[in-house]
Amino acid sequence: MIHEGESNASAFILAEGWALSFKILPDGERQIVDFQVPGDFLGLRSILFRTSDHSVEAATRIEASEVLASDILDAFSHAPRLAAAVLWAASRDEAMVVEHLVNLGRRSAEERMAHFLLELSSRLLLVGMGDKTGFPCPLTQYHLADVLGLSAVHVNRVLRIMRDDGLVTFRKGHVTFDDIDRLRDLAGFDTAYLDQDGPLLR
Amino acid sequence: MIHEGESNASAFILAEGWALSFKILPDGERQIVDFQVPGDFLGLRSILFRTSDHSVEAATRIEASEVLASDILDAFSHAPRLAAAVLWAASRDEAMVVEHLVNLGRRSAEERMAHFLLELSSRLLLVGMGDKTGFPCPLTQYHLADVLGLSAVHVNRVLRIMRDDGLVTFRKGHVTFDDIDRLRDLAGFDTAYLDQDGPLLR
DNA sequence: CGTTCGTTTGAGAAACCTCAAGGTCTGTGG
DNA sequence: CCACAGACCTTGAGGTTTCTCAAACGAACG
Repeated sequence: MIHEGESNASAFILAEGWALSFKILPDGERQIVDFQVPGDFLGLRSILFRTSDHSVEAATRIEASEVLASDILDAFSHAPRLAAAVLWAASRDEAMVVEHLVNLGRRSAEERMAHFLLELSSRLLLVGMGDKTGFPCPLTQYHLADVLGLSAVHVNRVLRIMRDDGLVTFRKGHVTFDDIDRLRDLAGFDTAYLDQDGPLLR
Repeated sequence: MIHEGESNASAFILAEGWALSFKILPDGERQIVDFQVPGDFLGLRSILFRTSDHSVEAATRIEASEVLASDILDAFSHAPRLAAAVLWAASRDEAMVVEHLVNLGRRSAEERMAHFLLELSSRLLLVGMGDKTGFPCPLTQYHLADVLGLSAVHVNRVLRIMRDDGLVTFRKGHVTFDDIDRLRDLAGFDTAYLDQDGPLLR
Protein backbone atom coordinates (compact mmCIF):
# COMPACT_ATOMS: atom_id res chain seq x y z
CA MET A 1 0.00 0.00 0.00
CA ILE A 2 2.60 2.50 1.05
CA HIS A 3 6.09 1.79 -0.15
CA GLU A 4 9.30 3.10 1.25
CA GLY A 5 10.62 5.99 -0.80
CA GLU A 6 7.37 6.92 -2.44
CA SER A 7 5.83 10.29 -1.87
CA ASN A 8 2.25 9.94 -0.81
CA ALA A 9 -0.48 12.49 -0.81
CA SER A 10 -2.81 10.79 1.59
CA ALA A 11 -3.20 8.58 4.61
CA PHE A 12 -5.90 6.15 5.69
CA ILE A 13 -7.88 5.34 8.77
CA LEU A 14 -8.20 1.63 9.25
CA ALA A 15 -11.82 0.58 9.66
CA GLU A 16 -11.51 -3.20 9.63
CA GLY A 17 -8.67 -5.72 9.72
CA TRP A 18 -5.00 -5.55 10.70
CA ALA A 19 -2.03 -3.98 8.93
CA LEU A 20 1.67 -3.72 9.65
CA SER A 21 4.34 -1.11 9.02
CA PHE A 22 7.86 -2.38 8.52
CA LYS A 23 11.27 -1.88 7.00
CA ILE A 24 13.23 -4.31 4.89
CA LEU A 25 17.00 -4.45 5.33
CA PRO A 26 19.40 -4.88 2.41
CA ASP A 27 19.89 -8.56 3.36
CA GLY A 28 16.15 -9.17 3.14
CA GLU A 29 15.41 -9.25 6.85
CA ARG A 30 12.26 -7.55 7.97
CA GLN A 31 11.69 -5.48 11.08
CA ILE A 32 8.07 -4.74 11.81
CA VAL A 33 7.74 -1.32 13.42
CA ASP A 34 4.16 -1.67 14.57
CA PHE A 35 0.80 -3.19 13.79
CA GLN A 36 -2.29 -1.14 13.04
CA VAL A 37 -5.68 -2.21 14.28
CA PRO A 38 -9.10 -0.69 13.58
CA GLY A 39 -9.16 2.98 14.46
CA ASP A 40 -5.47 3.54 13.76
CA PHE A 41 -4.00 5.81 11.13
CA LEU A 42 -2.01 4.31 8.27
CA GLY A 43 0.76 6.42 6.80
CA LEU A 44 0.17 9.48 8.92
CA ARG A 45 3.83 10.26 8.96
CA SER A 46 4.08 10.14 5.20
CA ILE A 47 1.85 13.22 5.17
CA LEU A 48 3.79 15.20 7.70
CA PHE A 49 7.10 13.95 6.41
CA ARG A 50 8.22 14.24 2.84
CA THR A 51 8.90 10.59 2.22
CA SER A 52 7.35 7.69 3.95
CA ASP A 53 10.26 5.95 5.57
CA HIS A 54 8.69 2.57 5.85
CA SER A 55 6.28 0.28 4.04
CA VAL A 56 2.79 -0.76 5.04
CA GLU A 57 0.94 -3.91 4.11
CA ALA A 58 -2.20 -5.70 5.13
CA ALA A 59 -2.08 -8.66 7.49
CA THR A 60 -5.73 -9.56 6.85
CA ARG A 61 -8.37 -8.31 4.48
CA ILE A 62 -8.80 -4.68 5.43
CA GLU A 63 -11.13 -1.75 4.94
CA ALA A 64 -9.82 1.77 5.26
CA SER A 65 -10.99 5.31 4.60
CA GLU A 66 -8.73 7.64 2.71
CA VAL A 67 -7.82 10.94 4.33
CA LEU A 68 -6.39 13.56 2.01
CA ALA A 69 -3.13 15.15 3.05
CA SER A 70 -4.47 18.55 2.13
CA ASP A 71 -7.43 18.11 4.47
CA ILE A 72 -5.15 17.29 7.36
CA LEU A 73 -2.84 20.17 6.66
CA ASP A 74 -5.80 22.52 6.34
CA ALA A 75 -6.98 21.39 9.71
CA PHE A 76 -3.92 22.90 11.29
CA SER A 77 -5.04 26.36 10.34
CA HIS A 78 -8.83 25.95 10.41
CA ALA A 79 -9.72 23.27 12.93
CA PRO A 80 -7.35 23.35 15.87
CA ARG A 81 -9.21 20.67 17.80
CA LEU A 82 -9.02 18.29 14.90
CA ALA A 83 -5.37 19.13 14.44
CA ALA A 84 -4.76 18.37 18.10
CA ALA A 85 -6.37 14.99 17.63
CA VAL A 86 -4.11 14.22 14.69
CA LEU A 87 -1.08 15.31 16.68
CA TRP A 88 -2.22 13.14 19.53
CA ALA A 89 -2.38 10.16 17.20
CA ALA A 90 1.07 10.89 15.82
CA SER A 91 2.53 11.31 19.29
CA ARG A 92 0.95 8.14 20.52
CA ASP A 93 2.46 6.34 17.56
CA GLU A 94 5.85 7.62 18.50
CA ALA A 95 5.38 6.72 22.15
CA MET A 96 4.61 3.17 21.08
CA VAL A 97 7.67 3.04 18.86
CA VAL A 98 9.80 4.26 21.75
CA GLU A 99 8.35 1.58 23.97
CA HIS A 100 9.16 -1.03 21.32
CA LEU A 101 12.67 0.34 21.22
CA VAL A 102 13.04 -0.23 24.95
CA ASN A 103 11.55 -3.65 24.44
CA LEU A 104 14.17 -4.64 21.88
CA GLY A 105 17.06 -3.00 23.65
CA ARG A 106 16.63 -4.12 27.20
CA ARG A 107 14.15 -6.92 27.60
CA SER A 108 14.48 -10.69 27.24
CA ALA A 109 12.48 -12.62 24.69
CA GLU A 110 9.80 -13.59 27.23
CA GLU A 111 9.49 -10.07 28.56
CA ARG A 112 9.19 -8.69 25.04
CA MET A 113 6.45 -11.14 24.20
CA ALA A 114 4.55 -10.36 27.37
CA HIS A 115 4.84 -6.64 26.85
CA PHE A 116 3.81 -6.83 23.22
CA LEU A 117 0.72 -8.91 23.88
CA LEU A 118 -0.36 -6.66 26.74
CA GLU A 119 0.05 -3.56 24.60
CA LEU A 120 -2.01 -5.07 21.82
CA SER A 121 -4.68 -6.02 24.32
CA SER A 122 -4.86 -2.47 25.69
CA ARG A 123 -5.15 -0.97 22.24
CA LEU A 124 -7.81 -3.43 21.16
CA LEU A 125 -9.87 -2.92 24.31
CA LEU A 126 -10.07 0.75 23.42
CA VAL A 127 -11.84 -0.10 20.18
CA GLY A 128 -14.03 -2.77 21.69
CA MET A 129 -12.13 -5.85 20.55
CA GLY A 130 -11.35 -8.51 23.10
CA ASP A 131 -11.63 -8.24 26.85
CA LYS A 132 -9.38 -8.76 29.83
CA THR A 133 -9.31 -12.50 29.25
CA GLY A 134 -7.84 -12.22 25.76
CA PHE A 135 -8.37 -11.01 22.21
CA PRO A 136 -8.64 -12.24 18.63
CA CYS A 137 -5.29 -12.07 16.88
CA PRO A 138 -4.70 -12.94 13.22
CA LEU A 139 -0.91 -12.70 13.42
CA THR A 140 1.44 -15.58 12.69
CA GLN A 141 4.50 -16.50 14.69
CA TYR A 142 6.56 -15.02 11.86
CA HIS A 143 4.88 -11.70 12.51
CA LEU A 144 5.75 -11.96 16.18
CA ALA A 145 9.34 -12.81 15.32
CA ASP A 146 9.73 -9.79 13.07
CA VAL A 147 8.20 -7.34 15.51
CA LEU A 148 10.13 -8.67 18.51
CA GLY A 149 13.48 -8.98 16.76
CA LEU A 150 13.63 -12.75 17.26
CA SER A 151 13.73 -15.80 15.04
CA ALA A 152 10.46 -17.58 14.36
CA VAL A 153 11.85 -20.72 15.98
CA HIS A 154 12.62 -18.89 19.19
CA VAL A 155 9.19 -17.29 19.20
CA ASN A 156 7.68 -20.73 19.09
CA ARG A 157 9.77 -21.92 22.03
CA VAL A 158 8.99 -18.82 24.07
CA LEU A 159 5.29 -19.24 23.43
CA ARG A 160 5.41 -22.85 24.51
CA ILE A 161 7.28 -21.96 27.70
CA MET A 162 4.80 -19.24 28.55
CA ARG A 163 1.88 -21.51 27.81
CA ASP A 164 3.32 -24.33 29.95
CA ASP A 165 3.96 -21.73 32.61
CA GLY A 166 0.29 -20.79 32.71
CA LEU A 167 0.92 -17.22 31.56
CA VAL A 168 -0.66 -16.83 28.15
CA THR A 169 -1.86 -18.96 25.26
CA PHE A 170 -1.37 -17.91 21.64
CA ARG A 171 -3.25 -20.28 19.39
CA LYS A 172 -5.54 -20.43 16.39
CA GLY A 173 -6.04 -16.73 15.99
CA HIS A 174 -6.71 -16.02 19.61
CA VAL A 175 -4.64 -14.84 22.56
CA THR A 176 -5.82 -15.98 25.99
CA PHE A 177 -4.41 -14.49 29.16
CA ASP A 178 -4.09 -17.31 31.65
CA ASP A 179 -2.60 -15.16 34.40
CA ILE A 180 -2.61 -11.52 33.39
CA ASP A 181 -1.20 -10.26 36.70
CA ARG A 182 1.93 -12.37 36.47
CA LEU A 183 2.18 -11.40 32.81
CA ARG A 184 2.07 -7.71 33.67
CA ASP A 185 4.63 -8.27 36.34
CA LEU A 186 6.93 -10.10 33.95
CA ALA A 187 6.68 -7.38 31.33
CA GLY A 188 6.86 -4.44 33.71
CA PHE A 189 3.88 -3.19 31.77
CA ASP A 190 2.44 0.23 32.51
CA THR A 191 -0.18 1.70 30.18
CA ALA A 192 0.89 5.30 30.85
CA TYR A 193 2.67 5.64 27.52
CA LEU A 194 -0.48 4.82 25.63
CA ASP A 195 -2.20 7.89 27.09
CA GLN A 196 -5.49 6.06 26.73
CA ASP A 197 -7.73 8.93 27.65
CA GLY A 198 -6.99 10.59 24.38
CA PRO A 199 -6.77 14.20 23.33
CA LEU A 200 -10.39 15.12 23.77
CA LEU A 201 -10.38 15.19 27.54
CA ARG A 202 -7.56 17.64 27.84
CA MET B 1 15.55 18.15 33.23
CA ILE B 2 12.45 16.41 31.97
CA HIS B 3 11.31 13.49 34.05
CA GLU B 4 9.05 10.68 32.99
CA GLY B 5 5.54 11.25 34.22
CA GLU B 6 5.77 14.96 34.76
CA SER B 7 3.62 17.32 32.77
CA ASN B 8 5.72 19.96 31.15
CA ALA B 9 4.70 23.28 29.75
CA SER B 10 7.74 23.91 27.60
CA ALA B 11 10.46 22.48 25.47
CA PHE B 12 14.00 23.62 24.69
CA ILE B 13 16.23 24.06 21.72
CA LEU B 14 19.72 22.85 22.44
CA ALA B 15 22.30 25.53 21.65
CA GLU B 16 25.46 23.92 23.01
CA GLY B 17 26.44 20.51 24.36
CA TRP B 18 24.92 17.03 24.18
CA ALA B 19 21.85 15.58 25.89
CA LEU B 20 20.17 12.19 25.95
CA SER B 21 16.59 11.00 26.22
CA PHE B 22 16.06 7.65 27.86
CA LYS B 23 13.80 5.35 29.80
CA ILE B 24 14.61 3.47 32.97
CA LEU B 25 13.18 -0.01 33.44
CA PRO B 26 11.88 -1.29 36.77
CA ASP B 27 15.07 -3.34 37.22
CA GLY B 28 17.20 -0.23 36.84
CA GLU B 29 18.38 -0.84 33.30
CA ARG B 30 18.50 2.15 31.02
CA GLN B 31 17.63 2.35 27.35
CA ILE B 32 18.74 5.53 25.65
CA VAL B 33 16.25 6.49 22.97
CA ASP B 34 18.36 9.12 21.27
CA PHE B 35 20.99 11.77 21.78
CA GLN B 36 20.38 15.44 21.13
CA VAL B 37 23.07 17.62 19.64
CA PRO B 38 23.09 21.38 19.06
CA GLY B 39 20.09 22.45 17.00
CA ASP B 40 17.85 19.65 18.25
CA PHE B 41 14.64 20.04 20.21
CA LEU B 42 14.47 18.71 23.76
CA GLY B 43 11.13 17.52 25.02
CA LEU B 44 9.15 18.42 21.93
CA ARG B 45 6.85 15.50 22.44
CA SER B 46 6.06 16.48 25.99
CA ILE B 47 4.32 19.53 24.52
CA LEU B 48 2.28 17.67 21.98
CA PHE B 49 1.67 14.75 24.29
CA ARG B 50 0.17 15.08 27.70
CA THR B 51 2.92 13.36 29.63
CA SER B 52 6.49 13.16 28.64
CA ASP B 53 7.08 9.46 28.36
CA HIS B 54 10.81 9.55 28.84
CA SER B 55 13.45 11.44 30.75
CA VAL B 56 16.10 13.80 29.41
CA GLU B 57 19.45 14.59 30.92
CA ALA B 58 22.61 16.38 29.92
CA ALA B 59 25.66 14.43 28.77
CA THR B 60 27.88 17.51 28.88
CA ARG B 61 27.44 21.05 30.10
CA ILE B 62 24.66 22.41 27.92
CA GLU B 63 23.01 25.64 26.91
CA ALA B 64 19.43 25.64 25.73
CA SER B 65 16.71 28.14 24.90
CA GLU B 66 13.29 27.61 26.35
CA VAL B 67 10.35 27.43 23.96
CA LEU B 68 6.94 27.88 25.54
CA ALA B 69 4.36 25.25 24.77
CA SER B 70 1.77 27.92 24.21
CA ASP B 71 3.92 29.60 21.58
CA ILE B 72 4.28 26.37 19.67
CA LEU B 73 0.60 25.55 19.85
CA ASP B 74 -0.25 29.09 18.76
CA ALA B 75 1.99 28.61 15.78
CA PHE B 76 -0.35 25.94 14.48
CA SER B 77 -3.11 28.47 13.98
CA HIS B 78 -1.10 31.62 13.22
CA ALA B 79 2.16 30.63 11.59
CA PRO B 80 1.69 27.61 9.37
CA ARG B 81 5.25 27.67 8.05
CA LEU B 82 6.65 27.61 11.55
CA ALA B 83 4.25 24.86 12.49
CA ALA B 84 5.44 22.86 9.50
CA ALA B 85 9.00 23.24 10.70
CA VAL B 86 8.07 21.94 14.13
CA LEU B 87 6.24 19.02 12.60
CA TRP B 88 9.24 18.31 10.44
CA ALA B 89 11.43 18.17 13.54
CA ALA B 90 9.00 15.85 15.30
CA SER B 91 8.74 13.59 12.27
CA ARG B 92 12.48 13.45 11.84
CA ASP B 93 12.76 12.44 15.49
CA GLU B 94 10.36 9.63 14.92
CA ALA B 95 12.14 8.52 11.75
CA MET B 96 15.33 8.28 13.76
CA VAL B 97 13.64 6.30 16.49
CA VAL B 98 12.28 3.91 13.87
CA GLU B 99 15.72 3.48 12.42
CA HIS B 100 17.09 2.73 15.89
CA LEU B 101 14.34 0.20 16.29
CA VAL B 102 15.48 -1.59 13.14
CA ASN B 103 19.01 -1.32 14.43
CA LEU B 104 18.17 -3.11 17.67
CA GLY B 105 15.86 -5.64 16.12
CA ARG B 106 17.78 -6.85 13.14
CA ARG B 107 21.41 -5.83 13.18
CA SER B 108 24.48 -7.33 14.85
CA ALA B 109 26.49 -5.41 17.41
CA GLU B 110 29.05 -4.26 14.84
CA GLU B 111 26.40 -3.18 12.38
CA ARG B 112 24.58 -1.26 15.09
CA MET B 113 27.72 0.54 16.10
CA ALA B 114 28.57 1.44 12.50
CA HIS B 115 25.07 2.68 11.82
CA PHE B 116 24.89 4.71 14.98
CA LEU B 117 28.22 6.46 14.42
CA LEU B 118 27.33 7.24 10.81
CA GLU B 119 23.99 8.70 11.82
CA LEU B 120 25.61 10.89 14.44
CA SER B 121 28.13 12.05 11.91
CA SER B 122 25.42 13.02 9.43
CA ARG B 123 23.49 14.95 12.02
CA LEU B 124 26.56 16.77 13.27
CA LEU B 125 27.70 17.69 9.78
CA LEU B 126 24.41 19.48 9.33
CA VAL B 127 25.21 21.81 12.21
CA GLY B 128 28.82 22.28 11.27
CA MET B 129 30.43 19.89 13.73
CA GLY B 130 32.98 17.41 12.46
CA ASP B 131 33.68 16.50 8.86
CA LYS B 132 33.79 13.37 6.76
CA THR B 133 36.90 12.15 8.57
CA GLY B 134 35.24 12.13 11.99
CA PHE B 135 33.65 14.20 14.73
CA PRO B 136 34.07 15.20 18.38
CA CYS B 137 32.06 12.89 20.64
CA PRO B 138 31.77 13.29 24.42
CA LEU B 139 29.97 9.98 24.94
CA THR B 140 31.27 7.15 27.08
CA GLN B 141 31.18 3.47 26.20
CA TYR B 142 28.34 3.16 28.72
CA HIS B 143 26.34 5.61 26.66
CA LEU B 144 27.00 3.53 23.56
CA ALA B 145 25.98 0.38 25.40
CA ASP B 146 22.69 1.86 26.53
CA VAL B 147 21.75 3.25 23.15
CA LEU B 148 22.72 0.10 21.24
CA GLY B 149 21.14 -2.36 23.66
CA LEU B 150 24.48 -3.99 24.49
CA SER B 151 26.61 -4.41 27.59
CA ALA B 152 29.45 -1.97 28.12
CA VAL B 153 31.92 -4.83 28.00
CA HIS B 154 30.71 -5.93 24.61
CA VAL B 155 30.80 -2.37 23.31
CA ASN B 156 34.44 -2.23 24.27
CA ARG B 157 35.20 -5.45 22.41
CA VAL B 158 33.30 -4.37 19.33
CA LEU B 159 35.15 -1.06 19.27
CA ARG B 160 38.49 -2.81 19.51
CA ILE B 161 37.58 -5.18 16.68
CA MET B 162 36.47 -2.33 14.46
CA ARG B 163 39.58 -0.35 15.27
CA ASP B 164 41.87 -3.31 14.57
CA ASP B 165 39.92 -3.83 11.40
CA GLY B 166 40.72 -0.31 10.21
CA LEU B 167 37.07 0.78 10.19
CA VAL B 168 36.66 3.43 12.85
CA THR B 169 38.42 4.68 15.98
CA PHE B 170 36.51 5.82 19.06
CA ARG B 171 38.89 7.36 21.54
CA LYS B 172 39.35 10.28 23.88
CA GLY B 173 36.26 12.19 22.90
CA HIS B 174 36.72 11.83 19.17
CA VAL B 175 35.45 9.47 16.49
CA THR B 176 37.71 8.97 13.49
CA PHE B 177 36.48 7.21 10.38
CA ASP B 178 39.35 5.11 9.09
CA ASP B 179 37.41 3.64 6.18
CA ILE B 180 34.02 5.28 5.87
CA ASP B 181 33.03 3.42 2.71
CA ARG B 182 33.46 0.02 4.29
CA LEU B 183 31.70 1.34 7.37
CA ARG B 184 28.70 2.46 5.32
CA ASP B 185 28.67 -0.86 3.60
CA LEU B 186 28.74 -2.74 6.89
CA ALA B 187 25.89 -0.67 8.33
CA GLY B 188 23.75 -0.58 5.22
CA PHE B 189 23.54 3.11 5.95
CA ASP B 190 21.34 5.35 3.84
CA THR B 191 20.68 8.93 4.91
CA ALA B 192 17.22 9.05 3.33
CA TYR B 193 15.41 8.71 6.63
CA LEU B 194 17.10 11.82 7.97
CA ASP B 195 15.47 13.92 5.25
CA GLN B 196 18.42 16.26 5.50
CA ASP B 197 17.08 18.96 3.23
CA GLY B 198 14.59 19.98 5.85
CA PRO B 199 11.10 21.40 5.65
CA LEU B 200 11.90 24.76 4.14
CA LEU B 201 12.64 23.49 0.65
CA ARG B 202 9.34 21.76 0.24
C1' DC C 1 47.72 10.28 47.12
C1' DG C 2 43.51 8.07 47.50
C1' DT C 3 38.95 8.03 44.89
C1' DT C 4 36.23 7.92 41.19
C1' DC C 5 35.16 7.22 36.46
C1' DG C 6 36.04 5.14 32.33
C1' DT C 7 38.47 1.57 29.73
C1' DT C 8 40.40 -3.00 28.94
C1' DT C 9 40.86 -8.03 29.12
C1' DG C 10 39.81 -12.97 30.47
C1' DA C 11 36.85 -16.95 31.48
C1' DG C 12 32.74 -19.19 31.67
C1' DA C 13 27.65 -19.09 31.17
C1' DA C 14 23.27 -17.88 29.10
C1' DA C 15 20.36 -16.50 25.44
C1' DC C 16 19.39 -16.87 21.02
C1' DC C 17 20.24 -18.46 16.24
C1' DT C 18 20.65 -21.64 12.22
C1' DC C 19 19.83 -25.74 10.04
C1' DA C 20 17.07 -29.60 9.50
C1' DA C 21 13.15 -32.41 9.70
C1' DG C 22 8.48 -33.54 10.61
C1' DG C 23 3.67 -32.44 11.79
C1' DT C 24 -0.90 -30.17 11.24
C1' DC C 25 -4.26 -27.68 9.03
C1' DT C 26 -6.70 -25.71 5.10
C1' DG C 27 -7.87 -24.93 0.63
C1' DT C 28 -7.86 -26.72 -4.14
C1' DG C 29 -7.94 -29.40 -8.20
C1' DG C 30 -8.66 -34.08 -9.91
C1' DC D 1 -14.00 -37.85 -1.79
C1' DC D 2 -9.10 -37.94 -2.16
C1' DA D 3 -4.54 -36.32 -2.97
C1' DC D 4 -1.67 -32.70 -2.95
C1' DA D 5 0.41 -28.15 -2.07
C1' DG D 6 1.34 -24.43 0.71
C1' DA D 7 1.42 -22.04 4.94
C1' DC D 8 2.19 -22.40 9.50
C1' DC D 9 3.65 -24.69 13.76
C1' DT D 10 6.78 -27.74 16.43
C1' DT D 11 10.95 -29.95 18.06
C1' DG D 12 15.95 -31.38 18.19
C1' DA D 13 20.96 -30.61 17.85
C1' DG D 14 24.67 -27.87 17.65
C1' DG D 15 26.82 -23.30 16.99
C1' DT D 16 27.41 -18.20 17.63
C1' DT D 17 26.70 -14.03 19.80
C1' DT D 18 26.41 -11.61 23.68
C1' DC D 19 26.23 -11.46 28.74
C1' DT D 20 27.93 -11.65 33.57
C1' DC D 21 31.34 -11.69 36.82
C1' DA D 22 35.83 -10.46 38.06
C1' DA D 23 39.95 -8.02 38.01
C1' DA D 24 43.23 -4.68 36.65
C1' DC D 25 44.74 -0.27 34.62
C1' DG D 26 44.99 4.74 33.46
C1' DA D 27 43.55 9.44 33.85
C1' DA D 28 41.36 13.19 36.20
C1' DC D 29 40.40 15.34 40.52
C1' DG D 30 40.10 16.91 45.07
